[in-house]
Amino acid sequence: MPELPEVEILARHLRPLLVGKRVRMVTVLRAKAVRPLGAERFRELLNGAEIRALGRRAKYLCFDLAMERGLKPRRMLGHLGMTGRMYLQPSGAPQARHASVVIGLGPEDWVFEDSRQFGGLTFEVQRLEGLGPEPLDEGFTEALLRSRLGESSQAIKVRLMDQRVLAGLGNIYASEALHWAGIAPHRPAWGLKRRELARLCDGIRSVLETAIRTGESMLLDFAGSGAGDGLFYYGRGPEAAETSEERFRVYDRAGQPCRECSEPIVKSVLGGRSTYACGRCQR
DNA sequence: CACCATGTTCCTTG
DNA sequence: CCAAGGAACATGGT
Repeated sequence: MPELPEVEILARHLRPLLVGKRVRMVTVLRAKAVRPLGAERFRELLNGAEIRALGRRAKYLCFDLAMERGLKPRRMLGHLGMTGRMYLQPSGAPQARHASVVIGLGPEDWVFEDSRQFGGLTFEVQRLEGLGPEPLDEGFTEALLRSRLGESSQAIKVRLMDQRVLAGLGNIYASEALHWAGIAPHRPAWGLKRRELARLCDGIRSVLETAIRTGESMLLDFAGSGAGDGLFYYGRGPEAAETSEERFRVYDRAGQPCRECSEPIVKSVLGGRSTYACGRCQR
């Protein structure tokens, strides 16, 4: 469940459940999830911590931890990779097959589950250092976007997905924002006019905000115990029946009609990733 | 069996 | 130095 909106929704969901709780037990089931520290060392650093705050930076969850006995506060980062999930369950409940780390909080367990194991928990806070600006911050303007893109000749979509350029966009929302803005994904970044950059800026904000609102409006099942269905929100109830075809403007809609002009959406590959666009609306 | 998948990092090639 | 492409990472869905 990984791009900025999904991580943001997860952070908002977990915040009231975790803040104020203390870590009583740490069980690492897959050492890979806590690299490079290793299970033993990771447990030492986390055990006894009280969760003071939970935030998000790019696609990272940021846990601010207060330690016992006058030890310095620590910050732990969580990244979901492609398939990471995080949720609470009653302690002693049956373990998910791909549970990577289980953190006992007393009456509940805080579970990090990740079938593909591309994600992880880390204390390497330097990972945040090179990240680009947050697109939902006040200061994210056409001028900032222009300066971040620089004189690069890379395809704009590839550039938007570079976390050092801009934080939080992934393969889905990069395609979505470009369609919103009417810009073809393969255009070299340096060739974009100011008008186009201003539209792109609005498009990025708009698709991210819409996705966050969608997540907020759904009843979510963060454990995803139900049928995983290619959505990044695991919903329950009547609202949850939407497919990606309805949720997205272009992503995963190859051959389907563009919502603006009915031209079929075209799939291509950029930077090794599937890319979706309307050849008529996006120039 | 084949191919695809929300992410990131590393390596090679041009 | 830069850009592009591929592979790797592990597993599951279609």
